[in-house]
Amino acid sequence: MPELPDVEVFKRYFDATALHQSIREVEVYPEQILGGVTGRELKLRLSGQTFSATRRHGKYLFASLDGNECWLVFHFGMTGYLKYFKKPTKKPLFDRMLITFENGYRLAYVSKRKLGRIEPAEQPDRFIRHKGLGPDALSPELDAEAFREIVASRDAMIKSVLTDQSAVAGIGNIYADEVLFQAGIRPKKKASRLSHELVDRIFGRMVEVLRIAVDCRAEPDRMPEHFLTPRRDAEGATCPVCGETLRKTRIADRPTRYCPTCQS
DNA sequence: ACATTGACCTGAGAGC
DNA sequence: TGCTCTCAGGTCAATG
Repeated sequence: MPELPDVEVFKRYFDATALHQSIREVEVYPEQILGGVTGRELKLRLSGQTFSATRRHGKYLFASLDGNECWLVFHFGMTGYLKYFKKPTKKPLFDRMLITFENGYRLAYVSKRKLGRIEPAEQPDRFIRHKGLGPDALSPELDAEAFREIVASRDAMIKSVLTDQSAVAGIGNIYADEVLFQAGIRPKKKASRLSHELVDRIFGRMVEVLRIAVDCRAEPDRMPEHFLTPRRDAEGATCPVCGETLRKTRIADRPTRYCPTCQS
């Protein structure tokens, strides 16, 4: 699930729930979802503290800890999300970390497949550099020109470039397909062979698709009629624009959907 | 530099 | 019902 729009929604959820609340208790199970700390250490670092601010870069969510020169970094893997609740009956399945606040509410980090990680970091910028992440796909510093340079320097298939976090951070399998569908370009097209004009079009659609997805709370059912995402998984799915049956293929071993007539 | 593959993980859903 | 197989929105490392 979690690509840039999903993580942006998680950030807003976190801001609306967990921010500025005193932390009473932290439980982690199993500890393999942690990076660079033990559950005991994390508990010591968080207890009595409050989260004071959040940041997002690509698919990563950062939460700063007040009074402690430290941030907590959340990555959600393929199946991660956050859930804030009070009643024990509302506790989600597959919660891996549970933070209990003084007000009695809890924030669960849920991850069915345990492919995500939670780890401490000194500074988001250093973490981003260390991970080798490219600019966030929605950051103002990524303009059309910067995007053009990134794409022109890549010899790979355009879909692979879009999903490469070191090129642009935040796009995963679903939104790469959506962006290329909206831009009318085949996912296997070589990035470096795209014209200036087409690269600009991809950039414009990328920003548009991601903004719309955030506005839709990253829920496919809320997305516009002309989006591919809500129908990509249906058997025999058709193009929302021309009605042609969508093609299925695999790129970098990820399921890929495109319309053979709208995407040339 | 790039594509490919397997590993990391485990549940859901399909097929038998 | 229960077993087995395949698939899934992510990342990383090794290989060709």
